[in-house]
Amino acid sequence: MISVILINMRSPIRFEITHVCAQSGARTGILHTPHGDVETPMFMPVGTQATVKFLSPEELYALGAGVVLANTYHLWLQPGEDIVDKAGGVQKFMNYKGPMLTDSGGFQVFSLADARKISEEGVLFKNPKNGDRLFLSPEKSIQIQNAIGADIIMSFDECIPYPAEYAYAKASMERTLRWAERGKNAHQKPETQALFGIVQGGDYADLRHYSAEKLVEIGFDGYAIGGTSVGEDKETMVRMVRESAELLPYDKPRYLMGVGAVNDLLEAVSLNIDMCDCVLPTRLARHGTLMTSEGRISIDKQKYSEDFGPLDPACDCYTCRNYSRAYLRHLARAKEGFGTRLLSIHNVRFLIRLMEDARQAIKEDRFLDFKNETLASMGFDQRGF
RNA sequence: GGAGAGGUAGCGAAGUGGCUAAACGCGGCAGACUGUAAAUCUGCUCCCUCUGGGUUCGGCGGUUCGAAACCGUCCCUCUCCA
Repeated sequence: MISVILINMRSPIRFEITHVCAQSGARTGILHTPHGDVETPMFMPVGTQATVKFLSPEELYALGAGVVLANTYHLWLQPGEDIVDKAGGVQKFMNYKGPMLTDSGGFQVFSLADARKISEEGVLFKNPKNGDRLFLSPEKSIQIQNAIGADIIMSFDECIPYPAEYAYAKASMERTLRWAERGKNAHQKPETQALFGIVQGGDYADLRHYSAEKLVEIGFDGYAIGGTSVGEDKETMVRMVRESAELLPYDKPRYLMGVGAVNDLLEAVSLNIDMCDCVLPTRLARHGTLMTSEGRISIDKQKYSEDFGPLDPACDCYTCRNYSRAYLRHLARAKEGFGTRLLSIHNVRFLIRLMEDARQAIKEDRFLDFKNETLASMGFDQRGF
């Protein structure tokens, strides 16, 4: 009987802290998952529709990608979670051999706010493409995620906008807690899929604290911080993250959802965040903006028309090693898909390498120096703004 | 030589008496983008001393209170016939 309980309680993932930076307190770790081990802190590219736009799995491996995201809401609508299940799970379906994580659909409660209605039971969405009415509950979200089969799945939450009234932020956060518990109770594969809870509470410290404490009481394999990067200023975001994180168990992985700007990532690492995901590198790439060691550049500018040097001389990616700014500018202006691919490769690699460098700096007990130097070289001020 | 169609801002193309400094698209310029309704979106794109002023719709000349729009004439382009 006891052994059964122990087996049932064993998490499919294991988080091992490998070093704590003497200078900053930031930490490195290894996240052991059913699809391999990944080092933290890490950046996770987003592949909403079971593909990181324009990148093949082989390219993702070459970039050093670890965990890749997919999305519950989008795969539920198309092609349907049953098809992903029949394919043998999302990894087999999209031929990605590394670990994966699915977001619960909670972000769509925010991003599709014009076409949805929230109730205690769940969220009624109106499919923006065809008007279909779709009801997503915490149980349904977990059921879909069980079918999709990622290594890490997320509680169904409400990502609220900023600013939000205290009363609304409180009511929403409390409902998200109830949803988290309902989702956990509905989880059918706790031995193979880790479940993370999500801290909410707007920018109110007491709500963030309460949310974190209650989630820990319910008990999850890891804890995420949601509701940031929704329009708030940098200082507020940093505060929200700190207040969310300070009451979380130190030995569990912490995932800051939706963060991918360089300064934000470095700030997150300072606050002992282990995982971050963001669409920013791939979206910026599609729009012709590149993250470089000297800040962002727009590759379509006239000034690059005869610039035959690499995009970022300091970068080790396939694009920077093989193609010139002039060629990338040409492809961008000609709207060639290959150009989008090359730019996506660079931006994703840039953030993955940023985190590799951050880990190295932590291991060498000089993360603070690394952070300040990196921010200065990219044109951010001392505080990272 | 004859018949017809047409010449509008960088390009394409609406407009055929006042609401037109002139729709719309492309191109160009600038900006945005953070758990992806996003290879997207927003603004600007004749000139200037710019919450106002000045010159525009092939050229010139008319009609009219008023013309890109109507009339005359010239130039140019395209199609068909000889």
